Amino acid sequence: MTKSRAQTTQKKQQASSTPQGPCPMPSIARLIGGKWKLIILQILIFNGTKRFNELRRSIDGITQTMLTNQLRALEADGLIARRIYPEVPPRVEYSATARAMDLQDMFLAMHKWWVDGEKGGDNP
Amino acid sequence: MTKSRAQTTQKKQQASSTPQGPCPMPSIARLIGGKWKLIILQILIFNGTKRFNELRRSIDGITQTMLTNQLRALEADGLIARRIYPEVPPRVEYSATARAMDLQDMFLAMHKWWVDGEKGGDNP
DNA sequence: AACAATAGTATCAATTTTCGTACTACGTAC
DNA sequence: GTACGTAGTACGAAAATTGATACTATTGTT
Repeated sequence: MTKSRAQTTQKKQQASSTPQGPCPMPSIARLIGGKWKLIILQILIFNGTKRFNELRRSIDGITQTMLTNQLRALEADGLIARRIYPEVPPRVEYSATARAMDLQDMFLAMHKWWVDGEKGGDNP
Repeated sequence: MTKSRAQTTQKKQQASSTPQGPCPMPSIARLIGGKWKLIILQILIFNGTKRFNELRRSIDGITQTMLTNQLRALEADGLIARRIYPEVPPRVEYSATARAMDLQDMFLAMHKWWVDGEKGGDNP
């Protein structure tokens, strides 16, 4: 099924509640879950704006279909901005939005956790 | 397919490399990806040890099949400890391991990010 | 005897995610 | 004329994830 651009991928939230309101983990799982979203976001957040094939070459194993799908979903969720230059051949640039840039702490925490695990030999 | 207990779910890592070594994002995606793992881990990390049906009742929409599957996978990855008491009816307790407890910063960063998004009206 | 709780297992089905491959139009290089 | 790069589209297939449902043995309660 082809979704129109900018249509949210998120369904009505059914997360259990906490005193601070609905628990965000199911929503966050939908936003950054899947095989490729974390690495795409990490690249755009920490390495800046990239074009389609730069991303494709940076990510081992991803297909162009999947890259397109994931970029569209991330754009729909407001985490990526897509900028088209009216040129030939086509030039399209992808950037992390401000909202995505605010995920830096999460990525740093993940990375630190992994590195600590490497040192302790605890990583799966 | 039924996996034996404690057998890792992780396939050979194919992540692209960084100057600091292989990029951990694909591995982290496999560890905490999927629909239910984040919320299971969050509950066990922040609310302490739970039994099976306590978890089941805490999480809206999860089926017993999925809860069992996800607990097994998390245990296999060393993020959850499962303790069986030889009682009738059965008493099984699930806890976050030390390794999982080290994910608190990641969860706090995620939660803060979401709460900031709620305030700014930016959440999908 | 019936019901409930416990923590699942087993099996099949449904849904979602990911992949594979052929194709597109244009400009440039050879 | 052919090949390449660009950033995809289209469509069907495969794989993975998630769900639905019936069932299990034991104890305790009514």
